[in-house]
Amino acid sequence: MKASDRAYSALREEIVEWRLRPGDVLGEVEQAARLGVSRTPLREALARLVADGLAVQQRGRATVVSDVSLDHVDHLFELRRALEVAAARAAARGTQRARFAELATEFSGVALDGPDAVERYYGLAAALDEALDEAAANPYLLQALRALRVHLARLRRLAFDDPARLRASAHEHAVIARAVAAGDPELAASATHLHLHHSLDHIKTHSIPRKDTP
Amino acid sequence: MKASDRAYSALREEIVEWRLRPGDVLGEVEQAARLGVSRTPLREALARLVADGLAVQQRGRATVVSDVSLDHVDHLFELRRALEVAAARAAARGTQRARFAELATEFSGVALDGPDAVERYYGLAAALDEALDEAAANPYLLQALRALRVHLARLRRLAFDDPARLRASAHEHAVIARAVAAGDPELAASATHLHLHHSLDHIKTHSIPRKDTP
DNA sequence: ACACCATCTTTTGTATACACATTTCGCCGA
DNA sequence: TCGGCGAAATGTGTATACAAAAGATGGTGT
Repeated sequence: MKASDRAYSALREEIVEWRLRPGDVLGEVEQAARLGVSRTPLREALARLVADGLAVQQRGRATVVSDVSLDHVDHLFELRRALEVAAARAAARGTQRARFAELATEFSGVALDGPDAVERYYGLAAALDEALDEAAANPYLLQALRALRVHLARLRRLAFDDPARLRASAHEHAVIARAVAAGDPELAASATHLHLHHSLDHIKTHSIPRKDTP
Repeated sequence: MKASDRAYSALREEIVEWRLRPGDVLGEVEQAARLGVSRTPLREALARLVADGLAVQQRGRATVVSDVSLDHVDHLFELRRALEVAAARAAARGTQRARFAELATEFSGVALDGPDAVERYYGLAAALDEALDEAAANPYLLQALRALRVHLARLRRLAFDDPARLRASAHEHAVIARAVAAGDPELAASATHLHLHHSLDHIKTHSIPRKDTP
């Protein structure tokens, strides 16, 4: 693997996992030394992070990890609604019915009270996202969704998942999957809209209000 | 201005204006020499182009100008509908009513039969886009829109604008602006939806079918 | 004659050295 | 003591040199 790719992956993961926090400066020499690469591939990695919106380049100075907080959740979900509703609509027009019927069954049957319930849930949710991406078959939409998901992954750390919400969410996902399986675009769109509405509502009601950026 | 920025702007403009066509190879040494910069800033420019989707990196080999054609117009407009409808909705919830009333008047009154009618139209359309961006006030949505618009600008070369369509389009824009000015989100969304539907229909009906990539 | 392998060429990936801008710290003066 | 000015230091922007990998080419063996 290329050194620039390793640097990009490492930094990206650290930012998403909040090991690098908003406002942290990404000095070129410092990070290059820390990650064991030269400045040249590191600069390439930084440029990609800036393009992703995970970092911003301050005028003349260093690049810093971009700001993100619960204050951004409304804006993020506005975009998320637009993109995921469009994806659901497109997927429902597709021809992958069987796949979504299968996913609906999985979502209905999954047990969400074990020790690794959260991981199981997110695994299934990711599988549905992937299936929707594939069924929508729109590279431009996909690129926008990918860019969005990085920011959502960053926000996940600030949300609080209780078992009740996980169960409700799994049910909503099953409804979406069934609507897509039925080939009903508007039903799939509405189900996605509803899911995101509930998801946003839960985040804003149950999220951790403490300042996480000292 | 930085050398990497100059290289990026130059290449981007050449790609959008079809001086560099889909499939053209962007060799590092060749382009660096042509643009009068070193390979280092040029590589940064190429990375940004790849992030924009204007170029793709072939495995192990060179980076080439990305493919785009009328075959992509359905996918592009699917994303465009999602984003612009969301932007119109958000803008209508904003507080910039007066600005949009003004724009609506301009769209209604503009003369679209002079020699530079096309430029006047696109100037006004860009002004509306800008106003919508500002009123929507959503940086995440804005970033997605910017990424989309590059591809739309590339496609513009393949479309054919006749005066009749320009007049109809100006009228549709006026309707959108008035809906936003009235603070009616769903009306603004529907007006945008309708405009994009007509726009896509016109493109698919009147566009140049000849192969433009020899 | 065709296929396969070795080598040579071309192009990309990485490191380092140098130039320039910006910032910051210290000093002098008011 | 505070403000402004200057110089040193730190850090980014660019160029070039070197290394590695992928392709092309030509030769040889079957």
